[in-house]
Amino acid sequence: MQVDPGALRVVEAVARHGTLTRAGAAMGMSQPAISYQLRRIEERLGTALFERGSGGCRPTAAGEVLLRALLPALAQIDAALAEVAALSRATGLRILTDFGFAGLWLMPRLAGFRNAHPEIDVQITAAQEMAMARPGEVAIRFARAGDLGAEAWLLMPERVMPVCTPAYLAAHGPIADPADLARRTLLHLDAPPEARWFTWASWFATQGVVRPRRSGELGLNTYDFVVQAALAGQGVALGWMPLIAPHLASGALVPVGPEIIRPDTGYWIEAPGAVTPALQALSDWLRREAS
Amino acid sequence: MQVDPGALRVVEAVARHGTLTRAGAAMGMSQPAISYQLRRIEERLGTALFERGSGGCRPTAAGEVLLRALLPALAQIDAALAEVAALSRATGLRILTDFGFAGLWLMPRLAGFRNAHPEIDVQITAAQEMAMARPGEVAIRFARAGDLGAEAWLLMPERVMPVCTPAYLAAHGPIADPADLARRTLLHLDAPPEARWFTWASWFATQGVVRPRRSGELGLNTYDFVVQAALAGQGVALGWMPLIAPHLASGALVPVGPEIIRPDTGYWIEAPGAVTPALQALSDWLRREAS
DNA sequence: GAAAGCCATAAAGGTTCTTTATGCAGGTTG
DNA sequence: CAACCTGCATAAAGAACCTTTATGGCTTTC
Repeated sequence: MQVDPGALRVVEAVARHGTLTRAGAAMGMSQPAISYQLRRIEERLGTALFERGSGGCRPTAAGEVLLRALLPALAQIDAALAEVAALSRATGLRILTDFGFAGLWLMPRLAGFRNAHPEIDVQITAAQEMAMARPGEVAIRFARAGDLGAEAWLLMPERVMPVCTPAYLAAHGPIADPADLARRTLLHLDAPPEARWFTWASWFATQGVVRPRRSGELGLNTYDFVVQAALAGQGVALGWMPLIAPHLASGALVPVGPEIIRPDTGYWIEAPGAVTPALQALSDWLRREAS
Repeated sequence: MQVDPGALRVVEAVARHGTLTRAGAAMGMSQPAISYQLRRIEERLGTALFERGSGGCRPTAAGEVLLRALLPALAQIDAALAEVAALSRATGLRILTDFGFAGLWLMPRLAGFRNAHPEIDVQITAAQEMAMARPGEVAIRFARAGDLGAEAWLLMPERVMPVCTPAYLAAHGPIADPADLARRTLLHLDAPPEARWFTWASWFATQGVVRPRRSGELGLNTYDFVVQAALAGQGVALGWMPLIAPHLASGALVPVGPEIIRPDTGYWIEAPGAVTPALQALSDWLRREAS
């Protein structure tokens, strides 16, 4: 049967500290736990590694043989683990997000983060469907509370309003109310069934209006394509804040209906693994930029 | 949080075999178990060690750093474990037993074992109360079935009969029956309450006779002292077979009552840990000597 | 003789780790 | 282009491991 080198840390600690009690204290374990682990190792090896008594423990001949190899080997492993951990801290982050968020919100702002943190390498991986993030990665995904792990946190809640260009209004007349809006040409963001964001249908439902998608209306599967179509005056789009905030600020797009806010749905952040300084810095920056 | 060097065997196996599936096969584990272990290590380190895909796994930069230290360190540990295991096989045995068994049965025979197995170092540790045997040790203790672990086995059942010297009989007359025996001077083996062997009281109980210990009767806490007192003609002793077999054979002691046999009580052998060649040889020899 | 320190073991409960089942992705073959 | 194969990922269930507290015994020291 294999001996687990992990449990051999117990052997090293007992040799170093001289008693099971002190070895346990050093390892954050109780004395019986150390005794149990040591007995298990000795059973697997078929020989005793320590002689025990009231004065503590002394290695047997077999114990000496093992310790001679174990001490340098564990030191080497620990040095490598420390180097990997340091590498992980210094190594940049990969941000996984959707195209819309990447193009409309993140990329325009990233220069600010990179200026503030030149030592952190950032990679952005935009995809239509994101894999689960792994250590060293941050996923920024549109989700609803409960969809993600307990450690995910909400970056920005969903705030959405219908928008179009002033030129569209000049050409087609102003939009008086949601019923009037329902008669206009809408631009659709195509999405897989599990997508959590508003659709036109669900947005109108909040206004008490039933408005299914008409044939011939433009559908696009990437949000910044939807925004480009709206900027080209091809119809009315749903505008997500703060993604379209710059276009509202410049007057290129204007709101033509009320803003709906859902506090439990929106862009959530998920970052498994240890909180590294790089991750902490990015998280702090994202919170400031989102508020 | 510490990374368990035991789990790092998974890292080494994945690097060596190139896929989680093959690493699992090599380690006798399923592929999801390997996947789970690897993910746990990566979470603790805060970085990915492998890039995975349908073509298998390739170490990341961090993975390379770790593997560079890990491979020699694990090789060193495994070599030491092999050496310890070899040592354990070659190393002798320590036999723990009581004084009576050691002096009357084991020591007189041990020359035979040592002649047959000169390469096995044997130590005998006789004590009144034995500690639990640990790996590399054999306990030969007087017990009843159920007192010990499931792997203990019965070396010799308890066989006991009253004995005295012929000179004692010449001086005090022959002993006709148990009732007559109850009137004679008895030699007692003092024992702690948990001792499993017969006492005079329990021996007489099997004969339907109530015979408590009289004041002034000799009590000794070591069995070969009891035998010595019997040989000196100081009274009648309980004789345990085969401990007193030589004295019966020589005529120095003669039976003066029936032999009682208890098949589930007697000298049991207990040897925790792996069965080494030395242990196997001793067990075989003990079985032969006892039959 | 009492107290302190040490080790050993049992019992209880929590955590880890294994399995099977299953799904998805990518590559290969027909 | 479809089917199949290989590989990885995850969930759920159950087994195994490992921790704790409680406790007892032994040795040493004061």
